[in-house]
Parts: sequence; C-alpha cells; structure tokens
Amino acid sequence: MKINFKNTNNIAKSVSEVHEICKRNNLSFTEIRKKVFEIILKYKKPIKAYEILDSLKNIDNKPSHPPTVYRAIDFLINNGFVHKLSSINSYVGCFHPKIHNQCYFLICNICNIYLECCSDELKANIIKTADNNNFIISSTTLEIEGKCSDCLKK
Amino acid sequence: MKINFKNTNNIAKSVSEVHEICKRNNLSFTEIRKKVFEIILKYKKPIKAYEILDSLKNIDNKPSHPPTVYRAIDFLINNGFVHKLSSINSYVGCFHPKIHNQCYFLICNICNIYLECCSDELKANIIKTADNNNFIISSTTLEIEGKCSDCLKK
DNA sequence: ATTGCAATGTTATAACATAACACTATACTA
DNA sequence: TAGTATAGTGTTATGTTATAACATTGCAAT
Repeated sequence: MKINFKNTNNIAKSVSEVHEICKRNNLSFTEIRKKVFEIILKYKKPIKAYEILDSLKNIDNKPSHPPTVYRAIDFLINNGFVHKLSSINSYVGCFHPKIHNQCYFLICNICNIYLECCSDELKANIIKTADNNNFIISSTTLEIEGKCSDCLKK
Repeated sequence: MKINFKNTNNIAKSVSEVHEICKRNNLSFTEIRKKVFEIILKYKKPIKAYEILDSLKNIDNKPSHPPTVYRAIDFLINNGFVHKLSSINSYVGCFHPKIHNQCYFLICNICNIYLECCSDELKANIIKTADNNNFIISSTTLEIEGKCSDCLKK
C-alpha cells in the first residue's frame, strides 16, 4: 500500500481533526498551538520557525519570541500533527494525523513544494534493517530533495 | 544486496583511497581538506562542525574560523567522502567512497555510535516513488535514530 | 611579468534553537 | 475557600549552526 498525501486547501478540516484528537487524548490544543498549526498549514510549503514567528507577530500585533514558536512546534511534532524536515530546517503539516506511519518527503529545491508519501513496503524495509542490527527505532527521517514534475516542465 | 559499513580504525587506508580518487578526478585534496577528513574519521562518531573547528585549532596551534571548516566539509560532501546527518547536524566519514549508492544511517541516541547501511532494495523503492511522481532526485536523507544493541543490553 | 583562478584567511553577521526564570490561569485539595 | 501544584506562556539572554563578503596567497597558463 502506498499513499500520497497532497497538501490540500482544507485547513479547517485539518484543524478540527486535530482538535478532536486532542480532546480524545486529553491534550490541550491552546490558541497559540492552533495559530501555529494554522500558519504552517496555510503556508502550503515547508515553513521555517522564524517565518512562523513573523506570522504570529503580524496576526497578534504584539511581540512574540522564538520560544513561543518552538514550544508550539514541539507540541505539534510530538503529537504527530506536524513534521520537521531536518534537511531544510523547515516544518510541514501532517495530512493524516490519525493513521500514523512511516512517511517520507519529496522536496522540490526549485519551487519548494513538497509531497508527503507513505509506504508500507518502505517501512517494512527500514524496520527489517533495524531488526537485523538489534536496533530500536525512535524516529526516522527520510527526505528526498530534487526537482518536481512542474519545475521539470519549465 | 545489503551491506553494512562498520566504522573501522583504518583511517590511513581511507585517506589514501580518497587521495587516489582525487588524483584520478583532478580534485585537489589539500592539507586542510585532508586534516578535516582525518578529524572526522578519527572521531568515530558523528562530529559537529565546531568540534572539527576546535580540533583544527589544537592541531595547528593557530586560529581557524568556521568558513575554513565548512568549505572543507562542502568539498568532502560534494565528492562523496563525507556524509551530513541532518537530523543531528553532524558529519561522518563515508566508508565506501568508490561504490556510491543510497545510504542510510542508524544513529544511537545514547552512545552516539552510528552504522552506515546500503540497500539496493531500499534504493529501488525510493527511486520508484520518485519516478511515480516524475520527480528527479538530487539528494536523499535517510536517518534512523534510536537505541543500538550495545546500549539495549545496558 | 601578467593575468586568472582556486584555495584560504578574516571579520562580521545571519539563521536556527534553547536555557532560565518570571508570571498567569486553572484545577485540585484539604 | 485559601493554598498549592501544574501546564502553559512571556521575556531576556545566549548558545549553536552556518554563510556573506571581501582580502590575500600561491600556483598555473599564456
């Protein structure tokens, strides 16, 4: 099974989905966390922490500081609502927070668009390797940079 | 085919191998680049740029600056002699610069040891996904963090 | 000898991230 | 119902990672 998750415009849906998950799991989806999540989703592309910070300042018209953003990001990542793309120090929303899995990302160096993919086959492959080495996985980073189809055409 | 590359003690061999590759490809393996490469290899574990910088200062007994290190790292990475582990902002030597391939890394969060692995199966899988999306790969990051077998025992 | 170029030296600063402590609001509790 | 524990946030400062920009050096090609 392989699924690609396209970044959709349906931000409200994602937000309410996360809201619901938090309720169910007794997590507090505070105003700040919600705002940061929305900023990340709206941006469509991988966004940097200081870009989130600037957005926050604009929205609230009051000073915001890096820890505010990084704390919110931590919460969102820890609960699977956001992913960090380490190779480009950026963050993206997760479009399937309910069915968590091994994800990987195709990231276009030209237009910065990204695609989130899931693959059971790949996941199995990674787990097998870890097992062979008696290694217990806590987190996996799989990011593929290159040129997307749209940018190829141009 | 799956191969694991254990970090060995054979630094001299790696250095001379790279020396040879550079000669063949008309690349200048300068003193600084060689020193940085050796520092990375000797460290055995993923090393950070500023740790390399400190080592350089100690070796040369004269000031060294970040660009010196980052330039050397760039050279080494671009030519496949060193890998960057983005998830931990660290660098490791490559133990098979001749037969380049899709590599991935098991990184222990406890003892910081790492294992470099290669898998044709995995590579094929990644390429297939990219192809399906008409995506041209320029670089891939695959890093698995967790707990290694030695640390599990403890 | 002069010019071109790759590599390095040096200063400064940009970009990314966290430590530490103060404050607030809410919920529990005795 | 005052006390206190705790999660979340505000704020300042600073730590960490990386690059821009320009000067200098040394060697190679003409």
